[in-house]
Amino acid sequence: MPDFNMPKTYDFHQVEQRLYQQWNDAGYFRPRLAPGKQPFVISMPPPNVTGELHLGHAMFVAVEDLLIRYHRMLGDPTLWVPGSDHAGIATQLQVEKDLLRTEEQTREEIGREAFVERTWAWKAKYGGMITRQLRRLGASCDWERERFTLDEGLSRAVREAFVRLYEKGLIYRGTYLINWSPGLKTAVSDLEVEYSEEQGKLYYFKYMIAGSDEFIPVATTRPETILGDTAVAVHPDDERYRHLIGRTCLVPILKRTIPVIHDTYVDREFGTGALKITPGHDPTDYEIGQRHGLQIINLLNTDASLNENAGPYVGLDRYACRERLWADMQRAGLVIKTEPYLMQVPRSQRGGEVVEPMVSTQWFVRMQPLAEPALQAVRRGEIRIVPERFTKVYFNWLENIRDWCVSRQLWWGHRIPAWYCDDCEAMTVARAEPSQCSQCGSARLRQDPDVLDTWFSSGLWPFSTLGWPENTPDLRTFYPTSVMETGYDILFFWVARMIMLGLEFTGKPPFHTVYLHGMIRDGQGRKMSKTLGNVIDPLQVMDEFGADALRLTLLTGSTPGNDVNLSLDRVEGNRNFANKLWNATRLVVGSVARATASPVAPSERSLADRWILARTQQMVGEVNRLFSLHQYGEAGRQVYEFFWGEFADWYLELAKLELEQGEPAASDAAHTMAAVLDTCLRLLHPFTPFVTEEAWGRLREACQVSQHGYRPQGGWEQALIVAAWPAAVPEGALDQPALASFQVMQQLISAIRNVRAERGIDPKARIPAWIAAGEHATLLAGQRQALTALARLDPDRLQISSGGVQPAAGAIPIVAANIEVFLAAAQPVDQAAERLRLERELAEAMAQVARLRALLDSPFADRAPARVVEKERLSLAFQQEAVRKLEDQLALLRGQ
RNA sequence: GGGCGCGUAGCUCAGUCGGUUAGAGCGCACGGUUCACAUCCGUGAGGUCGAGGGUUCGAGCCCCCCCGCGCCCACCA
Repeated sequence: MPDFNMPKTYDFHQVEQRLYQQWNDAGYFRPRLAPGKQPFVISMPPPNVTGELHLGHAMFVAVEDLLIRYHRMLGDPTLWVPGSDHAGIATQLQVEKDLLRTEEQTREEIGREAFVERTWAWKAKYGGMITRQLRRLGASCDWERERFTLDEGLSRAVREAFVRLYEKGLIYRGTYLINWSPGLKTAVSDLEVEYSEEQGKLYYFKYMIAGSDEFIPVATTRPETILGDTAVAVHPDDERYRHLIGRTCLVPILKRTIPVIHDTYVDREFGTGALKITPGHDPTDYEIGQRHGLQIINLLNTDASLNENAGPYVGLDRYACRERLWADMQRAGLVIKTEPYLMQVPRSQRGGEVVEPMVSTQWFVRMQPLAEPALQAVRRGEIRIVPERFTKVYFNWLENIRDWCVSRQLWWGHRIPAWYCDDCEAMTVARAEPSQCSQCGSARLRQDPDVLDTWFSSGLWPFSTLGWPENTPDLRTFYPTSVMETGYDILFFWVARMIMLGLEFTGKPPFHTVYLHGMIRDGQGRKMSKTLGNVIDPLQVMDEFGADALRLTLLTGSTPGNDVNLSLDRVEGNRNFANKLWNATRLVVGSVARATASPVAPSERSLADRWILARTQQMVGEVNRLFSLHQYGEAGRQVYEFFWGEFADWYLELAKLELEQGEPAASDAAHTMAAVLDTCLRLLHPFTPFVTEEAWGRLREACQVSQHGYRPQGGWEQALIVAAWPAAVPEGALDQPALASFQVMQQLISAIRNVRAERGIDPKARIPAWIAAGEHATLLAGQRQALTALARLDPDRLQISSGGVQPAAGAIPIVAANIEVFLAAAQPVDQAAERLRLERELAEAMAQVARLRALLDSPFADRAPARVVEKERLSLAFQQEAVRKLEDQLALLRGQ
């Protein structure tokens, strides 16, 4: 048979890259505007510009590309905007590391300007890597609209947003307690702090009352902060300490005097019931300090060493200071005890080191005014979150939101557009660099050295990438976008902020649906980490199994919002599926090429043809329904199982018989095969774009070359990526008789195969059979060929009758689909074993009859919907018939 | 301290609107080599759906409680 240049094994290596190029060159990734059609738009979550592809990227590409390809096939003007994020901290860290390694210099040594230059160079070198890798996955995004958060347009958007917020009073600069990352030497936001439960100690010591031998016992987890204490607080009603309120006590070692105050915040039950107050280095102490007008002492330098306020401990690292101070206090007789204590240690999400609360002058975004509309948008249903349970999480966060510290003491990022006058110290906030001070007109201006949190620019992404603040055609056409698809881990970091900023600046929700996928774990459900060594590299997976296999695995192995344990076995299985698609296409293509007649109408075709066409329609309806419910994984599984389990395993086997028969049967079969394959390839394209496009191209070619080839409704499109998505047909239009008849065939054939395998009958042997088919006699008589081929029966010794049959002595009796079958075995069969089998089946059937009778006799018959009851009635009739048939056969067997 | 998710075959996971005999892939067992595919085909074994209670004619699915695992949020030193 000619192979039409289709190798026996699908070779994704020589297909994927070529097809991607073709799609891109043909301009399919650009939106095709269609008047009156609502555009479908996704803003890609921008990967870190210097990042490397990991499975999280693979996941979002799989899901987003699925949505994009689906909508493109629906004919919607479809746009997927790609881009990358400058990722301030991450990128700066990488470049710093590189600098240290190659030139043994720190960023401070080469200076800000040179460092930023170097980072741009780094971006130029490595920035393309991640986007190349996204292409390998098949991401069909519009690269002509690719954006980078630091490029000219987006920087302009950032400045515009900043100035507008500032002018509205929603951005302010002030000195407050923030989270300081000593390793990174920058402030970080609350979200960038993670708390890990760690074993620490609770230190108990004495706060001596000035001029007295009395003391207040106090407990702390961080003794070094004692040096910054500005009060000791007790509960106003606490009998133990009430008489001390208003007195002063002495800070250990430093001997500063501080007041004993009272505050109801203090928990009398915890520790000693007395609380040391360090407003400079603890969030609650800060608040208490504010209430009582306490002095704030900052103890730390930017690297978390102790500063001049620490007296004798100046210059020591925070932990060295902790030990030294405690030892000194011990010597001074101030120590009571220490005990083990499990505590929540704040650590930097990025660097991992312990974050110190510290008072510092920073920029903040006032969140409450922004949060309110963002809450409303979701409450009113203008934005829907999938899965819905995250709505609650979203509400909870926004309802308790605190101001967002947006300034970072980094060099890589959007410089804060604020300038300070050297002469009058006034601050000028402006969209472009001002030439003179807004207050005194001096030209001696210095720009604020800080940059903005990366998430500030990401928060503008859906509209900044489309041209905002300018009212560009893209912004008018494609904003608001449609779906925001991303991992649930950045719901607060990114999604919530996009909603807030989108509403603030455009007055519209930036998207109508938020679709959240889960995190990817290893085959055992563990987080992937370099130290565990269980990181699965998507590039390696694609090398081994192909991009389609990886995508299909991610899509069908997960449900929205739930984590996925990626197992390579599944990827391998899906690689095999791609190969199955390929080989089925080879068969179909060959068949189409040899067709020489025009096919008859579908309703005139063979039972198998009618059946598979009806099943295809059924499945198309199901897939469309599932898509509308966002159940993409289930939809993919349905097509998978249909294609392999029904189309390939049943239909194609039968179609081969029709092909052998010659015309016109062969052409009919070729036509049906092509139609079903075409539909499946369309449905699967969003899941496995490469193999489907390649196979579809072959199918299309074969059909077009043939005079009698199949032709889809509306004709062949240029490429599968832009082919029409199959529409559902109404349930009532289905060929129900074909579905029912074929089911009988399947049951019968399976039963015969089962007995043959169990009895060890030679799989190749064509054996005689006698079939008492009752009402199905006509059906089976018409399906002799199918029956004999799939059940391996001897066509010359197959007797089918509606009444009784006379099998040869020793034939094996079978009942399936209420049809009695007798198989002639080559060797004498074990009569006792057959009897046991029949008796077992009879017992089962009788049990079913009893169960169904009881059921139909119960309130069920009155209360359940008629449709459900009817189903059970039919089932009962069927089982009763089965009992009769089995009894007959047993009688026959015993009589022999 | 609050909130959420998960627990289904040996493993990894599906299970839609609650419908009465719970599915897939891998693995396992038995058998199969021309004619699309050994990345294949046929057959089979394997399940008290974490435990208990409730609602219902009917529960893997809804409600309550408990156990185990995981995650998120939160200012008890």
